[in-house]
Amino acid sequence: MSTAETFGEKSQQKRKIEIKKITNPNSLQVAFSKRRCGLFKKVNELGILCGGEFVLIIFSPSGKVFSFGHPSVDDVIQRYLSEAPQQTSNVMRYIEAQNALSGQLTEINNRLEDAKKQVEQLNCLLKAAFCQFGWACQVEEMDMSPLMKFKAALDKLKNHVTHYGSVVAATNPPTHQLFDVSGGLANAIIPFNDPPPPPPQTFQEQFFQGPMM
Amino acid sequence: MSTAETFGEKSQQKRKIEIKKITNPNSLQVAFSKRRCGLFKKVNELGILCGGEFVLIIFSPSGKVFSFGHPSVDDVIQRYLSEAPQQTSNVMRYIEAQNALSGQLTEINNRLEDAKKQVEQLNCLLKAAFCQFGWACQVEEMDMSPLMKFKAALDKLKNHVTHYGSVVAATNPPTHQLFDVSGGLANAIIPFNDPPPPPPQTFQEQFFQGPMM
DNA sequence: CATCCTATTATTAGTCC
DNA sequence: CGGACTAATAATAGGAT
Repeated sequence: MSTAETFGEKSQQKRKIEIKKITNPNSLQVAFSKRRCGLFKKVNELGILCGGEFVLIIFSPSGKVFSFGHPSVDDVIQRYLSEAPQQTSNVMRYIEAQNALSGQLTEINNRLEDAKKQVEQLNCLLKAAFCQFGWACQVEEMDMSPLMKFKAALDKLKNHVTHYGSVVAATNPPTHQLFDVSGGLANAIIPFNDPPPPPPQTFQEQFFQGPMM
Repeated sequence: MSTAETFGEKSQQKRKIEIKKITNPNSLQVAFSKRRCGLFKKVNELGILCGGEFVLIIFSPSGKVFSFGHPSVDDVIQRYLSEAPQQTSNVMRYIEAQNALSGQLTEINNRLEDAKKQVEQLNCLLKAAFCQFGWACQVEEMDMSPLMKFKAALDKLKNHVTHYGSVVAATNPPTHQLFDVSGGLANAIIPFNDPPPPPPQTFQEQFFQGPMM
């Protein structure tokens, strides 16, 4: 009786609704809230009753996110992604792209180690050259860069060598080289793909601009 | 009437069930199947009625996966992962770790470039040293490695220098060096964090085991 | 937004096929 | 596993707070 009084006869025809987009914003919000709660309740019941893993993620029309999963949202997502390798999903492609970086990193690290070893060997050679021939020449400016120091030392030594250059030249013709120093050494030691561009004719000018012997 | 005949009076007391793990395997399977269908139906209705994005993933007790999402399972997963940066989820930590690799790759690539430049400079120095002094000594084996070739050349040259070593020594005492060649050059040119371990006392033995002048 | 209330509809436990 | 059937139960539309 109270029911009849409360509702009257005007809008009690049917309470069944069509499954189509709700246009009224207020009704939509109410329906979303109610159905969302019911959905989470039911998925939770399913998890308790049957013990399977599950995850439910819902974005509200306004952009808010509601998520629920057992044992956890991320655990189930990870399991889903790991067990769906056949589909080239965006997520999998993204993760695979990142994995490719790991391989690149390993490879390039190895190349860095190689390069460091080459630098070390070359430095040892330079040290050997210095110490073998006592190129402890007097260089005026002590705050020069190592390269400039080396150039100055070579310039100094050049003057000394000039004194007995004829003796060396008599034994070893300077214009003749049994092995290719300019190109062979660098290319053999350095395994890089892009060949460095050192013009064999210009490097002497670059480092030794002074008068040559 | 037909109802009473069909069911009798034995098991129709209550059809309400407790929400707890179903032990009977058959009942569990039936319940899982029914409730799973109802769940997918309801989540689909919610999507149609309210237009939000959603994803539902369920693993059956036997391990089979059922998933449904709009616009797609992966789209919603990606949106969820991208909009959940605050929680240190396993997935996010995994992806972030992969992203860190990208930065490492860039940095280590720069260091590789640096190392390549250093190698190039050092090779130029060696070339300069060779050409400046005409170290085109006669080396017997032509298929030696560049390093061994260099060592052999130095050995050869050492013999020549022995002839006029006193002249050089008179001008420049071999035991005195105005600038530090062994350490200064290498450290100044090579900006690596981990200093290479070249024992300054042993490199001569390594490259020049023969009798010294 | 969530909740309460109530009539109505939808879901589903139990059972069998 | 899935469907059919049925009765009991749960969910919810609509309105109001």
